Amino acid sequence: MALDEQTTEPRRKRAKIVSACGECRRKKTKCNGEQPCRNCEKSGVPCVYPSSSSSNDDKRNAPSKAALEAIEERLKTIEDMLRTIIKSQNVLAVEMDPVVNNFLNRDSKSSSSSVSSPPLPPPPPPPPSVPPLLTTPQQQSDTTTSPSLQNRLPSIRSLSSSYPPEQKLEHRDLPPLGFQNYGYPPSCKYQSENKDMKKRKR
Amino acid sequence: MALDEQTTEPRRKRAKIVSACGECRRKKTKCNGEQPCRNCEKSGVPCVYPSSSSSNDDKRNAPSKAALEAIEERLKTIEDMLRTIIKSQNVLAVEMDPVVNNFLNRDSKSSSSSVSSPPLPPPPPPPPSVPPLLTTPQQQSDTTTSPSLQNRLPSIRSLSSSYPPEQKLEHRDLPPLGFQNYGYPPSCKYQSENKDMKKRKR
DNA sequence: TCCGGCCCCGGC
DNA sequence: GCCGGGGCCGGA
Repeated sequence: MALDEQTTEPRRKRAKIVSACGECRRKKTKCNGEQPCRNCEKSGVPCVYPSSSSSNDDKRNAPSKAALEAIEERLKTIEDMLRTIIKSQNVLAVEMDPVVNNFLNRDSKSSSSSVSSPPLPPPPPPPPSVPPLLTTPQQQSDTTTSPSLQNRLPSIRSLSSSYPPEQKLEHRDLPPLGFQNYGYPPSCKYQSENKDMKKRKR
Repeated sequence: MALDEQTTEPRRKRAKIVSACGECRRKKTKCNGEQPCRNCEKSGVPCVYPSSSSSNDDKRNAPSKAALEAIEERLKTIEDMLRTIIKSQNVLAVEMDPVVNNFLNRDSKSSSSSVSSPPLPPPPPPPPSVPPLLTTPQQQSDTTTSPSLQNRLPSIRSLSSSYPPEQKLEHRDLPPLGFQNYGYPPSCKYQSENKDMKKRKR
């Protein structure tokens, strides 16, 4: 059943509520738009509406497509670089993780990251069997490891979160990659709580 | 100035349609919910409603979780590669940035990321630095851009869109050892900060 | 038409 | 209260 909408004449649009108050936005609760809005009133909080002062266009949350694509782009570039480096160095397969090994034989520039997913997603991708552009001299025992994640990155709606990403460190600060060794005893791990992934269908 | 809704009683809400038809969803237009809905009728298209059956979860936009996970997966692979490279080069620990060092002694396959924001926002908003390339997940929050009063979610807004992509390097032979210079484009700025820990440059 | 965003439902 | 995620406004 369709539901009603405008009770008034077509001239009257949506009446555009200026906006939900700060609290309601944060809590994503319905804001009735009055001064002390219903929620704030009950909660006994200030109830301040945005737009008045301060709050340089907040836009609070909006990474989306562009951001994701940018990230993906960077990832691909980095992956290419790494691939190149490793191969040019003839790192023995023995020394690397099968995951990495697998990575080397993978094509990097062939992901269609359409940010909007079509009604029907593609089937699971088979293991990569791309012709390596320059194989390593030795092919060690290769164990079936990574299921080869596809590159399809779904759009990102709110990529808001703390994330332990790679961060700062200018290229000039990269270790000289000389020829020595170092051993750092403790393994400093980090970690963040991962909340349960709940999936819901509306 | 709320919506033009409930002028009389709070009984009548905005009255959302049960579900917008496929076309309206795609175009994000208002769907009146009838069989050939208004839009489809005018456009002369089928107007099919997303039946509860069939139509694998639409999600049309983005399960950011999936996106993040995919990214994280790839980042981990990259980290593995980096670890492999650096170790095979036997770089002297002394010469390295502690961050990198830390990076090497970490277990690559055991990081968890939280898609939800942390309970407490970081304080210092330092200026943007240089293009990142190789760093270790620092566990702490770092993606901070706008202080914003009520905004607690950082989001990847910082790299929202405009920004020069890292140059695309093709499979070219690189110097056998060490990548002292990767010819990064002069620009590329964004990225966040670091709590300014012991960042050392040799 | 597209789509960034906004309001806000409703499960947890 | 939180927050995933849906409907859909309104500007381009």
